[in-house]
Parts: sequence; C-alpha cells; structure tokens
Amino acid sequence: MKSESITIKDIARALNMSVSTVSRALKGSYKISEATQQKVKDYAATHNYHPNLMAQSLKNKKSRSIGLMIGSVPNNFFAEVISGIESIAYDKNYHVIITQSLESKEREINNLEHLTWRSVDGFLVSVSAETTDISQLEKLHSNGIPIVFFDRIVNTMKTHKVVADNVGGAYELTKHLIENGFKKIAQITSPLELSITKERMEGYLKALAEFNIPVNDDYIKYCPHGGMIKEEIENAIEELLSLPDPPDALFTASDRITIGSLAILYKKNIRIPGDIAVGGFSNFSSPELFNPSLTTIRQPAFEMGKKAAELLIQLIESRRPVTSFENVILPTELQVRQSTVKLPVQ
Amino acid sequence: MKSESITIKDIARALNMSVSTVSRALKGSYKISEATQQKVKDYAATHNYHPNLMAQSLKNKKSRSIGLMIGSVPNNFFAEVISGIESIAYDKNYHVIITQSLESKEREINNLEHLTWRSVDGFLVSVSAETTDISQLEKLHSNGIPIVFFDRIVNTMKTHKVVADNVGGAYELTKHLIENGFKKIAQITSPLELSITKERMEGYLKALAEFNIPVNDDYIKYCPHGGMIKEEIENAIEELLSLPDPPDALFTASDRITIGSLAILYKKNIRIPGDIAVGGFSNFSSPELFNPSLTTIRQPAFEMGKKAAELLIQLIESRRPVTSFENVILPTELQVRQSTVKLPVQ
DNA sequence: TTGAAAGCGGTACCAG
DNA sequence: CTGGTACCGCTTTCAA
Repeated sequence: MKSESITIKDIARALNMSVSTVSRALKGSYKISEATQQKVKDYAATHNYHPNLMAQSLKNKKSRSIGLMIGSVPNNFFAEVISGIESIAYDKNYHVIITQSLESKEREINNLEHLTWRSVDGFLVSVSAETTDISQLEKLHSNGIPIVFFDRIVNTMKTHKVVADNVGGAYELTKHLIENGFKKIAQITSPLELSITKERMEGYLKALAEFNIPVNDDYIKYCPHGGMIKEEIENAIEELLSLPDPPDALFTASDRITIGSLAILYKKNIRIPGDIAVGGFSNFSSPELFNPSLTTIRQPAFEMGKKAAELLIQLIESRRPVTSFENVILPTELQVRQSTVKLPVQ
Repeated sequence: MKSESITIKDIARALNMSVSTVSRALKGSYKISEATQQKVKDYAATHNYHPNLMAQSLKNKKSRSIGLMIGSVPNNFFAEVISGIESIAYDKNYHVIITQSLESKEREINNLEHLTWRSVDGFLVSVSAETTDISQLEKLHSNGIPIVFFDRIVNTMKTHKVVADNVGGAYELTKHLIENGFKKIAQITSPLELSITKERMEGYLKALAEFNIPVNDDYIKYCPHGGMIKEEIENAIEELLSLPDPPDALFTASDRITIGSLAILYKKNIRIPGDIAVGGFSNFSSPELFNPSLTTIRQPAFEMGKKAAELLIQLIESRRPVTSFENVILPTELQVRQSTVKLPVQ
C-alpha cells in the first residue's frame, strides 16, 4: 500500500550493474564513466530515487541533524532565530532538533544529554539564565563535537560565537535616554553570569560614564531566572519605585523583562514616559502598537540564526580540525518611540 | 577522541552472551530470564548504553520523526503550537522537523516532498492560506502515511483533526460587539477556502442573524495571502473606510490580520474604538499593552499542539489500521478590552 | 572503470 | 531461554 520508494539496489538491477557502481555514479565519483553516470542519474531522476537517510546515517555515522538549545520557542527573538536556522538547515539538508531550557539548568542538562544520544552532529546553543555549570558542554566540546554559541555565549570555550552588538545597543539606548533628559536610569536585567548581561551592562555604564553620571547600584536589579518568574520582575520594580530617589527611566535588558515590566507598570497605572520612561531590548513584532509605543533595541535574530547555523554546518563538514574561530557581532538597531521621549507639558 | 558510545555487541562480549539475548533483554522480552535481563540492564545503565537510533530506524523502517508544516515560526500562535508539540514529542522520543509554508502553496508542496523523502513517520499540518490543491496530501494519505490536521484543516480527508472552536469564538466576539452598540461590523479574513475562514464566518453570521442585523457584503474582505502581504490588508481597510456607510467595528479573523490592521489604523491616525472598534483572533502575548488594549479571541495553541502530536503518534504506533477519527474542538477564550468598548462621551 | 563483499548497529526469525 | 544469522540501504576497500 505504501508508495514504494526505490533503492540503489533496484537501480542496479534495472540497469544491470552493481550497487557500488550505482552508488558511485550518484555521487559523481570520478572513477565512473560519463556514460554510466548519466544513465544512472537519469534513471534515478525519472524514478524519483532518494537515498535512504537512515542508511546513510548509519554508514557515515552522521545523522545530518543539529541540536538546538534555546530558552523557549514562544519568544519572538528565539522564534526568529529558529526561522533563520531552519532556512539554512533546509538548504543544506540538515534537520534541527529543538529543545527548550525554559531557563532551567536541570532541563538544559537533560536536553543536552537527550540530544547527545540522539546523536546530533553538532550543537547550537544559547545558554539558560540559570546556567552556572558548563562542564557538560565542555565535555562535549573536548570530545570533538562541534558547538556554536549564539546570543548567550560561553566565553571560556574556544568555538564560533554569534552575538548582537549588545554593548553598542545598550550604549545607544542609554545615551538616547540621557540626551532626552533622563538622568536616573535604572536597569532590570538577567543574572550577571550571562554574557549578554555583562555586555549590556557595559554599554549602559559606558554611556553613564561618558555623561559623567554616577552609577547608582540601587538602580541595577537582577532577575535570577531571567524574568521567567513574574515575581522577580515585580519585586525589582517595587524596589525601584520605593527608593527615596526613584529612577526616571528604566532600561529593560531582555525581551521577557521588557514585556514583563510593561505589564506590571500598566497594572500599577504608572504613566510612561510621564512617571518613568521605558526602553529595552525586544524583538516584539509591533512595538509601535504599544501604549505608548515602545522604544526598543532590536537584534537581528533571523540573521543570527542563519549565521550560527552556517558556521556550525561548516564545522561539522570540515575535513580537518578547525582551530581558528569566528566571533561574529551583528549590529543592533535602536528604534526610538514615545516611551522614552518626554511629552509636551501637560 | 570521541567519547566512545557502547553498542549492544560490546555488552554481549562483556557479559558473554549473544547479541540477540542482549537485544531482547533490553526490550524486556518475556522469553528472557529475570536474571539475565537484570544483568544486561545493569551493565547497560552503568556503561551508559543508548541504542543507536539510526540503526534502529534503518531496521524498523521508522525514523521516529514527525514532519510539521505551519505558516511561519515567528507567529505567536504557531510558536505556542510548536512548544506543545515538542513537549509531547520529547516525552515519546520523537523529533519534529519543522517546515514553514509562509502561506505559499509552492513552498508547501516543496516542503511536503522534502519531508517525505526525509521519511518522517507522519505529518502534522496546518495548510497554507493559498492551498487549493490537496492532491499531494491525499496521495500521502492514501499511501497510508499518518496525517493529523490542526488549525487549518482539510475537511475532505478522513483523519484526526484538532481545531479551536472557531465558530464559537467568532460568535462570542461578534455578539460582544453588537451588545456594545456596534451594528456595522466589518470582517477582514483569510481566503474562504480555509476551514478557519469558513468557521469564523459562520460564527459572525450567526451572531448577526441572532440580532437581526442584515449582512452587508461590502463589509466582508478577504486577503488571498492571509495577510502575508501588507497591501492586501491595507487595501481592505481603505475600501472599508471609504464606503458611503463605513463600518463602526472591525473583526479581524487571524493573528496576522489583527496585528496588520492595527498597524495600519495606527499609521492612519484612526482612533480605536472611537472611529472604529477592533477585535479579533490573536495569540499575541500581551494584548493588554496595546494602545488601546486589544480585545482578542485566544486559541489554546499549546494544547492544540499537544493534542495533535498525541493523536499523530498514536496513529503512527497503532498496530492495526485506524478507521475512526477524532475531531477535537478546543475552547477559545474571548478577552474583552478597551478596543471594543465605547468610551465615555468625549 | 566496475564488481564483490564486509560492515555500520540493531532486530527478529529459526534452531536448539 | 539462548544463540546464530540474515538483513535493513548504503559506503567503501580490495580485487579484477
């Protein structure tokens, strides 16, 4: 009943040659006469031959699959990344096995194991907010398994990395806030262990320094779970607002924290930017529709996924061990909207 | 250098038994003595044995993968669906190969082919807005390959289907609009060929009929590409607004159309709900943050993904041919917000 | 330039 | 209850 798919053996039988010849002809091996090659390829094409990938995998010890580890799929940033990865993987005939850490280090470790014995050919990873122990990743890496980091990278590991210009983006936004008259700029961010946290902090501090604004540690709040838990954002905002000298602007350092903060401020009936200006990293699709329209720093998520996938596949398919690694930094884009621009006097 | 993964043969050698015995012991086959089983399982566990999936696949002619066909990943509805599918697939040890139609029928056909010769064990599909020709799906189906439809289904095919209560959702929203004083309710929707379009239309018409409001065909606009092309939404809105008797409310029948319409109305400086009320289907994460906050009908996307994946895997693993199919309808949820509630007199 | 055959890691049939 | 072995579809070495 199933549509019979034809095998290399069928072709050999039909064309009266050996399977090895057919196999070689299909790969365009140079040791096969043009004539034979053409005959085989024609037959394959007209009979809609496709190699059995499981057989190839078994033989070649390559699954042609790559493991992806991200925070969560329903997050615009990661969704765009996936889209970029898929576009490359599709072309190069790989498939992508997605796993979500949901910012939990236990899940992350589980997922890595799962992917390992699914025998993926390589890993694409953005570490979770909770990640402290990277020994598992290091073990994989020292076993020679290709890994490419993107977004939240692990700096100590020697491999390709693809990130957005987090320092630049944070700097631009902070500078923009300062130039618009905000001097008391708070930041709500992820754990300081994360690469993106450090980098975004660096940009923030750089802008403050440039304008001679002293750093107020009370204005910097960390969310241990990267905002996965609503309360951590809520607490951060409570604390900021109840300071004797509360901030007049808020820089939210991740997509989840940005949206979470807005929702909380909205619920508290706090006016933006009247009571406090808000701007942050976000790949939300339509930040202009917010109330007020939201100033964001967008990351080139799709591009990031593409580039990371390209580099990984390149690693996987490289004949000789790769020793020099790229550190790709993609530009971010500051989009200024109402949430960070002082309204005319009311 | 690679971390040596142990095979069934290694276990056999170490334990001085045949590979067949080991294989059977690992599967807990009843023809093996408890003692042997225990010995094998212990050895496997302590030596971290995992079956080689490619070998298993080759032998069993099952890839343990399922093909997913959706509109696009960076779309909150589909992203949530994926998350639900993954949660089930992960548990049952399947992996999901994602393909995006981007609402193009050419891409859809390509993707189906691609998935076919990737030898997925079954398909999870939500057809594209452009889909007119389902012969390929029918061929797969008649070849005995399991398919489960979700969201945008194909009614003529006998298989499991998982959808939201589109009729009910559309009815609720339309009724809500009417009860809030809106009588001239326009609808912007996807092509009428789509199941979801028909169903949402049905709910809309049902509510109008119930309140004795005559149907005005000028108020119903279709987007041939489901809103993938911005102009089609823009044109629809232009036409609606330039009618001699323009509508006072807008029912947007899909996620993409909802967001697209808002963006356009926003750009045109049209007040919501003052000039026109807006409500529609959307799984946007924070519709309360919009300006104004947006009335939506939410679909249980995560649940839909879970249910569809469960049904598909059940089909795949069923010993005997399945002849009776489920038609799962999951409840939608109307969330009323400012965009459809008349403001106090201004 | 082509063919024969071993083998990748399991599974399952047939013997015993 | 256990062992021997053919085979899934393809790649690749060795021989011709």
